[in-house]
Amino acid sequence: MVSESATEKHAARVRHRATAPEAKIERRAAILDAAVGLLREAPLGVFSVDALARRAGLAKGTVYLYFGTREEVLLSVHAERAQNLFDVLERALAPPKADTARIARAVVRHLREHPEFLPLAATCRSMLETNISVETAIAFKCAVGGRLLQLGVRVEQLYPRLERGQGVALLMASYGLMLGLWQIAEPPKCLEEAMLLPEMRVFKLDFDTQLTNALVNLWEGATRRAAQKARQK
Amino acid sequence: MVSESATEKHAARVRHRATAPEAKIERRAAILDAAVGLLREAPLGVFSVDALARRAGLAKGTVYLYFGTREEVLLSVHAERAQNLFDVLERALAPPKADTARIARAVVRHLREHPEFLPLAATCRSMLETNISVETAIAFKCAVGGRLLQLGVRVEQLYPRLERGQGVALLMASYGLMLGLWQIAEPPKCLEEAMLLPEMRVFKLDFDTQLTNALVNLWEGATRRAAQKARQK
DNA sequence: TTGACAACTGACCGATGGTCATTTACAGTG
DNA sequence: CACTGTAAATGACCATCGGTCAGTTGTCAA
Repeated sequence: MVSESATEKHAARVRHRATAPEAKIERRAAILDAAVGLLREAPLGVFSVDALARRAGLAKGTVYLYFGTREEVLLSVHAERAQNLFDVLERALAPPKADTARIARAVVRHLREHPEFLPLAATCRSMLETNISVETAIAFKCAVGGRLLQLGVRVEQLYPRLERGQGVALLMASYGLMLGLWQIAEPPKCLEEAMLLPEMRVFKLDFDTQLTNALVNLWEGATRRAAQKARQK
Repeated sequence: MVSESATEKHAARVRHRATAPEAKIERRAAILDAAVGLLREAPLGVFSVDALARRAGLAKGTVYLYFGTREEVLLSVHAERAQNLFDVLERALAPPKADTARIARAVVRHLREHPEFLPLAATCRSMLETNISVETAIAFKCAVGGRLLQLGVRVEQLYPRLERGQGVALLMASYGLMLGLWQIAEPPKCLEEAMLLPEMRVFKLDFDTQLTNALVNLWEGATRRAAQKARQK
């Protein structure tokens, strides 16, 4: 039901057409898989629809039977990964004990296992305003927003000193922190050897520990300030 | 020594050539000005070199006499704005009293006055790895890095409980927070009316107060944890 | 076996980043 | 002021890439 025997860099032409609905779903998934593969071995800037199609063993036009635009492919990958991350967060927020460092570590581990996520997340906003139908963009934002709300409640249960609404705010700030810190701290591939220069030593830091620390600081500060305000009342 | 009388949307053709070195510097600055103008009225995705050239009253080819690539223009604008932001931060860090909320407000005010900065900052990393010479990229990173180091020391002076190196770390995390939070919290123009939908209410928050809060939380958490660690020793 | 449907294809189009042979403003010289 | 060499400025041109669509062909039901 699927192509086979990749020749060197990309899969051979597909032999079978996706006629049944489930086969179409599979094909769509195969394109997304190819996209992930491509994203992992080259920067987003060189992600071309033609390369994607060839890697999936299809012609360029076929990709457009399953996705509206190049950006919709990327947004789909991103949406899936974002949901994965929320799953991880949900599990980490489950135990009755509030251990911020443990939560942060779970997130960091997940990011490491899915290196394609952060580059996509970083360009998500500009993707949403370029070449994505407004409906698709809204659907994406709603999905993320719903999940955030739900997790925000969990956070407030786990950290009872927080006021109503601060859970979501904290999650959004954390997401932002993760996104932004990566952009500064993780050097692009082309600059890797330049990182040996003495002037670049400021940026020679471990993203993982840096993020873990910052997250713990942020959450610590938030609960602390909430407690203070509660005491004043 | 300069063009004049813009016709409707863009400046008229230049009449005088930039022969003297200072005139060349002026012309380069004029191109950057045009770039800022363009960035303020349309999203980055539609920023074309041709539009930039026309707005500056030049032909496309002329832009390439002053900049190597489209991305170098954008990086130049970004670098200038980043230095501006560091200037603001330096002034805010000057007074002897450590008032985190005041510092955060100064940053937020600056961001509001220079709306072109955050979109550029958000795509900075992908610009550095696409279409920018490695030398230019290194020069940019070194400039930012040097300034960060210097300001990090200031932070540590102002918050004496911080350990050596934590000042820079805090600044980088703050920069990341600002960048990342904006990407989630500030909806693209094309989604503005969609923000009225009830499902989108999670994202209906004021970026300014959100960022101010998160920054204060982060800094509060960092100093608090540093103090704790010092006490344990 | 065959005919109709639709999945798939790839040549083609328009837009855009970037190049370079040509044009021409202008400073310097007499 | 006339003339000329230099180099700033130009815009036609090229290559690349996202996206389209008329035509091809695998698939399946009759």
